[in-house]
Amino acid sequence: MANGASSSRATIHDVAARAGVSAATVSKVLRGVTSVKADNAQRVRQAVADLNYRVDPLASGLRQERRRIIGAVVPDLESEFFGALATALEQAAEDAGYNVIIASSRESEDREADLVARMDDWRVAGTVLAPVRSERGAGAATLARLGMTAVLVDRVSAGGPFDTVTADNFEASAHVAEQLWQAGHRHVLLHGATTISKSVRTRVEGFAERARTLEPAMTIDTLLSDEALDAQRLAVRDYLKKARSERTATAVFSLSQHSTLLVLSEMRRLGIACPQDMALVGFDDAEWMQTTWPSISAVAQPVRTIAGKAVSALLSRLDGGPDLTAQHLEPCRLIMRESFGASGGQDTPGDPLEERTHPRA
Amino acid sequence: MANGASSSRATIHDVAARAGVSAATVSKVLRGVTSVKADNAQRVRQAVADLNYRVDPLASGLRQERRRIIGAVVPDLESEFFGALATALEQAAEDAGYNVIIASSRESEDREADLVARMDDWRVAGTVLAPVRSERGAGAATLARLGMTAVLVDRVSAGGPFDTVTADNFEASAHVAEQLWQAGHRHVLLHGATTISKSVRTRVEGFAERARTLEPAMTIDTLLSDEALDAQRLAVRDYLKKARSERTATAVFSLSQHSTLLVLSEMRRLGIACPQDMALVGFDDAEWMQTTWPSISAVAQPVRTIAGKAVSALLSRLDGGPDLTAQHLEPCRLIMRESFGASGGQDTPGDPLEERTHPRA
DNA sequence: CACAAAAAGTAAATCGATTTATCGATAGTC
DNA sequence: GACTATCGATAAATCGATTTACTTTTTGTG
Repeated sequence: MANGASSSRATIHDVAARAGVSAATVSKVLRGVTSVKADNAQRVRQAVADLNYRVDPLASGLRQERRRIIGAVVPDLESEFFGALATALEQAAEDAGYNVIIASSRESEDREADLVARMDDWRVAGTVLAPVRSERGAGAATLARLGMTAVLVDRVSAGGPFDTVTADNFEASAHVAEQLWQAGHRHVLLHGATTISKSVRTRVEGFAERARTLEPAMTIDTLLSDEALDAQRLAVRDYLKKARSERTATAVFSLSQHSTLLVLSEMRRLGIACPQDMALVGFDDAEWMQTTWPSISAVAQPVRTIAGKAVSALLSRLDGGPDLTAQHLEPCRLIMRESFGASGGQDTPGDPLEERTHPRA
Repeated sequence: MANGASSSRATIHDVAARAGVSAATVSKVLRGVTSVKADNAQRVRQAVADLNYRVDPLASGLRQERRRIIGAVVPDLESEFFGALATALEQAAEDAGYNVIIASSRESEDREADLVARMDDWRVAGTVLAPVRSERGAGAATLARLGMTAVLVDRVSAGGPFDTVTADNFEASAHVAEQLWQAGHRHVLLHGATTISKSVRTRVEGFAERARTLEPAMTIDTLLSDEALDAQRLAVRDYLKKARSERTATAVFSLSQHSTLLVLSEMRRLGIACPQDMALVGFDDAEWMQTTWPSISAVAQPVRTIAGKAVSALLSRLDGGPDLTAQHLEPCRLIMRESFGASGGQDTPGDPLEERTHPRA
């Protein structure tokens, strides 16, 4: 009980000594190799328990060919989407017996490339990269240059040398176009708070392409910019003002959560009634969107599925799976809420908000 | 240029050979030890550049007394607050030359204890723990049992064996009480969506204690529960209905972001006008709260400051700083918005987003 | 110039595991 | 009983750095 060396941690040799075997045997038992006699294995397990021994992952990894670590690089950790993605990745990887190192590139491509290189320093078995820009960004280039095993998620499209997993931005946006059209909208603003993200660009394309097939035609304005927030606010405000006075656009499709937030607050500031004067649909759902007035219609991405497929793609690649890159497109779900107008709003049951006059009208 | 061993990474010996010195000298140069002749140091740096050499953190850490790793354990990564906290911790630690391992306990105390033990396996230099419950939870117990160096943040109060850094929940809540009283509210509901969090309990106390000093007196109802969401919704709904018909409570102080979300949506469902029928103040600010109708008044916590102090407390402790534990209480800021009623709302109209930390160049 | 002291450099030990090469014991075959 | 597989166990090499202990070189002083 009172073991002398209580100050520092037990090593594999301490366990070996206590069990009366060699360190190599202990290692075998710990990793489940069968060629150990039953009673020896038992004594080893007992010693492990007695000494409260746990493997040092650094020492273990140093010698091992493939370290049981998976690196995850995401553009930020403050948004619901990537937070959930990181959580789901962690869970999936741990279920497979891997440790996860999470890092945030903070929307910087330089930092992204740096982090990828750092993952390589750790000699991770594989990396899941959610790039700032796309499959052609700095992080992906570094992955390729260093010959790393990786899966790209979220802001990517098919075609690169890596497996990819992403929501089907194109189809989801096309669906939004259709729905808006059916609700009678013939002039729509597409707003994005960044031009750099591949996802945003794909969303524009998906919407535009489907719109082109509709008859009577739909007019699309796009407002994409990488300017500072204040400048973007002004641009949106100007657009909305003009749209109201000239009776042009009747709906906005905001292409990211940030964009939704921005458009919504500008609509409020101008006293534009939603959805009466202007409908709103956002890409990327968030919990709070149920509680705003009006509640916001949004495209929900299957985060857990994306994370799960990313990890399993990575693992099968690590297990020497087929060498052809696979591209996964996961379907999204359009959640209809009040901001959609028309048939929207069935998501908020029994709610008597109609009697309310609109704020700051 | 065409070095034979281009397939696998360069080691410190490769660098040494190329620079014509020993590995020990290379190590010295890399870690900035001065006792190296200028031209030798130069040749080493050249070789490092030529071979694209980068230190293997595993090998490096194995031998070092204190590994340059800091562990961070947070209750979840999906909320804005902890996402921002994790980001800020990462940044602060990296500035000090430490790697960070982030892990989410997913609001489970068992997992928290497990993660703490895993951090110890990694022999991290120190750990920042944002506990699920409090400074007396399973994670803190494990930290103590393993004799780890750690700082506790967020859901803690003073008194344990660890340094702590937390928002001044007590004072901030007391301030809310005062403000509500001054706005004429004499009957307030305190709602919390969990009872386990130390922060929530402190917020109740702070509010209640200050309320006791006010004249004429304020009536406080508290609705705290760990039940499932649906049950909580029902409870809130019942309370609000009754409050409306019996004209009792005129304001709600929601004690966490989840709670704010829940109360807000129930108020909407019942068609309760906010702030006319019922004012609302929430603890913990979020970006979306500016865009709701009404926009939500909330207590904003100084996340970056908390993270910064946590890391520097940890580092000074690692550098053998004073052995008496320090308790940091960081002041919060009450952001007045429309939901407060009375003098509230001056925050919203012509007001650009607050100094939020979104790296968008 | 000789000698001590300081500076610079290196071989080898070390960290804690895994993996390899080898050895001894047991079992199986004729 | 002799010889060969097979099985189980282990000593030693290994991973890639840091650190120690020691040697060599340089510098400073009278």
